[in-house]
Amino acid sequence: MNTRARLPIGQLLGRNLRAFREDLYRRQRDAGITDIREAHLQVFGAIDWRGTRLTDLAARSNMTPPAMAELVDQLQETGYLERVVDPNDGRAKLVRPTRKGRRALTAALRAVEDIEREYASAIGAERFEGLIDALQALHERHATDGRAPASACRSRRTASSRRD
Amino acid sequence: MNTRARLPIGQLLGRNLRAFREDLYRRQRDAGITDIREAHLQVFGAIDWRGTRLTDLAARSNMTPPAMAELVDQLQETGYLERVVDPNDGRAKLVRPTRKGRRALTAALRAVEDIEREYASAIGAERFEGLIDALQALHERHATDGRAPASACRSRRTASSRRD
DNA sequence: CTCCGGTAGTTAGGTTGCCTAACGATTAGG
DNA sequence: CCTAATCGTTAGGCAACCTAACTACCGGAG
Repeated sequence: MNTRARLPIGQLLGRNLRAFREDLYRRQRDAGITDIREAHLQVFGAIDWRGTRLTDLAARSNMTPPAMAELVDQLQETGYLERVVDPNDGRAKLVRPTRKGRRALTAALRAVEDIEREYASAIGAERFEGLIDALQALHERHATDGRAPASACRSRRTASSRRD
Repeated sequence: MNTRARLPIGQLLGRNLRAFREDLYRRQRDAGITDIREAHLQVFGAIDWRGTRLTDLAARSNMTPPAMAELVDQLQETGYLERVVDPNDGRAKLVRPTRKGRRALTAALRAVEDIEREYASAIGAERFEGLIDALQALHERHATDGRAPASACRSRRTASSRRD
């Protein structure tokens, strides 16, 4: 029914991203986590189990420190995160999930896995594998591309260490 | 250099979408079109050469009529679009690109094609083909999926007629 | 030790990109 | 011709970011 003349890549990325985000958010709600908004999920996607500095969270999520601080503030008020001073650096604070936060975190990770599995079974594991692979290759091309950084206006961020 | 432990699909979609949008926007600026913002590009992506109704524009771009109206207002003020009464329906107006708008439109379409070609040559035509294919399949699954509409909260929109 | 440039985080204030609710104008159907 | 639905607009609001400017702390050079 739906051979609707190939959509351009921008539309495809956009629609699939929106669908993914809504799906993930819905799963969190179904899991009883109702006091967060969609934007908070990206904090969960960037934070390490044992704590992460605010600037790192911001860099990993492609946003500015103040923007990330606001999200963290809210998650702190609702009891998902806490801030502790970094023992190695008095300026820095480690943003760390609380017990409640760790529960939400594992729920989120599991939900993402579920979704990916669902996608794989929907379009075939092989095709899904290729999709991830191509997206990753494209992304790395952007990151390492010397020609035209594409995000010259957004240069600052170059995520340093991934989560462990 | 960059074997950084596979990113989850949400990150991949998000980063690639951002990169694409920035790239497209940059190309428009390079082509001398400097009086529009990124959000306006999606109007160009939804409009038909000979005019489209506001509600259709909104539906195709997944937004509400007032939101789309604002974008159209701005593009009208800057001379890219005009509103004419729909001859077939006195309530409706056709949003139609002006001469200036048609120039911008073709520039945008060309830019998208360029970007897609660049992507294809970056990761290989075959892989790129598979990427588009998988994204489209995934998207259609969401659209036609009876199980869990994923966007129940955003139901209204069901793009009727695609552009010609 | 002390000064000093750089980095971590926060505060204050602004902009963009949407949304909902309510309304007037127009059309279509019984 | 009256009513219900639809097209567009107005008014008002809010989330999710941003930039600029500040304080607090680090780490190295003199």
